[in-house]
Amino acid sequence: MKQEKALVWFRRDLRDHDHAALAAALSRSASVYCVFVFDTTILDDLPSRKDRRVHFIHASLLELDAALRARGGGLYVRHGRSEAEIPALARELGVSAVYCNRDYEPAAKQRDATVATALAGEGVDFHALKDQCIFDGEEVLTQAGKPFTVFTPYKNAWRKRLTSADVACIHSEGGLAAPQEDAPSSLESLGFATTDLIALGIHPGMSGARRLWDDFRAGRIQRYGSLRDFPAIKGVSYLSVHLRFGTISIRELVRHALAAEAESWLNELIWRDFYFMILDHFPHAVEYAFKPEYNAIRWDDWPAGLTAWQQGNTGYPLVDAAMRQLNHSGWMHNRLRMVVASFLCKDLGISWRHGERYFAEQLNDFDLSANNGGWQWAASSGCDAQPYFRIFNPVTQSEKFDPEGKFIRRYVPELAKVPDKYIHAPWKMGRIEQEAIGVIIGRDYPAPIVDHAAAREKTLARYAVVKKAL
DNA sequence: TGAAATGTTGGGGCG
DNA sequence: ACGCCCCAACATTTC
Repeated sequence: MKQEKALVWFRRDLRDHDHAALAAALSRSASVYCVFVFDTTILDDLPSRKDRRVHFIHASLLELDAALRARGGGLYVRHGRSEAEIPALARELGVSAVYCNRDYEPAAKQRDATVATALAGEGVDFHALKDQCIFDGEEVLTQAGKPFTVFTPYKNAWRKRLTSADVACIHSEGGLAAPQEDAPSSLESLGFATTDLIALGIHPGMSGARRLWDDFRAGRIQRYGSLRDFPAIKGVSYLSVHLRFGTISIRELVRHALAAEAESWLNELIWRDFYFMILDHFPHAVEYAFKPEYNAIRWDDWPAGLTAWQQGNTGYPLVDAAMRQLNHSGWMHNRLRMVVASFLCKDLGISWRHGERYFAEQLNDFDLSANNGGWQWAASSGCDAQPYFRIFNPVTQSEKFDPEGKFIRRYVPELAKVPDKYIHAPWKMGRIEQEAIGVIIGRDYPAPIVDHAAAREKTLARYAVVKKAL
């Protein structure tokens, strides 16, 4: 039975352990090849080939290749369109099956269907396995057999369905076949300096994931619930980019979250499953409001406002600090993602789609499902979104979650000397005080580009069209 | 996984 | 001593 050759196609699962596709291929095939494709249809969409994420992927691939070589195998790396490269390599190697882990994004589903059809034409089987989530779209449904659209009942059903088998490590061993070509080129040969990664605080690959995970698991996981909302504090796991590229297994994280009884952190992992499931069932959300009545909203076309938001020059310190953190590191604290998203939609009156696109360009951990879900949540147009009349006050959020202004001063150094009393709203300083500390609002730091109270009224009026449609 | 407006209560200052 | 007003402090409602 185990005589045939198989090919494992790695995509967003850059690890060699607890890997559904690799385990399935190894259990059914005598020899298993491995491949990763730098998809030119994705690469051509990026602002730059020196994109932080390409960098992360490359470094992670080197580590994956080394791990596979230690097991007698190795990684083929191809550049091109997956629809052409995968069938071509399958033919070249003479495999009888291709294995991969299932992806739920509309474009990825389309791509995989095309590959499967091409392979079928040559008598090659295509297997897509569940790996990147605990439960996929068809596994957690309402009594009526329909997908959930509200998180809490979804979470309850998810928890009820969960057994230890769902989070067990998927072991695999043996049978890897060495590629007939050289190892992937090093980072240096692509013009990347490895130190860039460290400077950004991003450690790629399975080892980078392991470092973060060990640190989080050793004690911070217990305090996540109480510290997670404070961006100045090391309160979260920082594992999002590793979950995005699969350099760590979701099963391992959920297993330990359960063991540690880390309820609020487990909830965040369930939110991830929830948004995968939503996008799988409701792909229209990629282009339109999840709730159709919200398509009636007329957003402002305000390029200067968008630019100020993107560059962190809105005059609202917490918003600006958050955007500068994103621009500088490719990561933003989750509380701040909500704050800046609310600010763009409900203070500047700019469409959530502009914010979604900017996050897609900047976030190392960018994932279509979670990003779209988060933005539609903030804009109130999503499934289980916040109500349209819920509008964050950027000053109040700042006082609550960065009470001493520590985070603000870290990313907006021109405000370093502003006293605590004014750090959340520096425009309230009198002229004398501004001169005394040498920080003139409008010269050294922008004056607020909108007045929150006025913007709030405008937003309530803007959203009135939704109320009428109901 | 809000915030602002409005309503209620009760202590204290004061005539 | 008493009523009146002010206004925190808290609760409720509204968006």
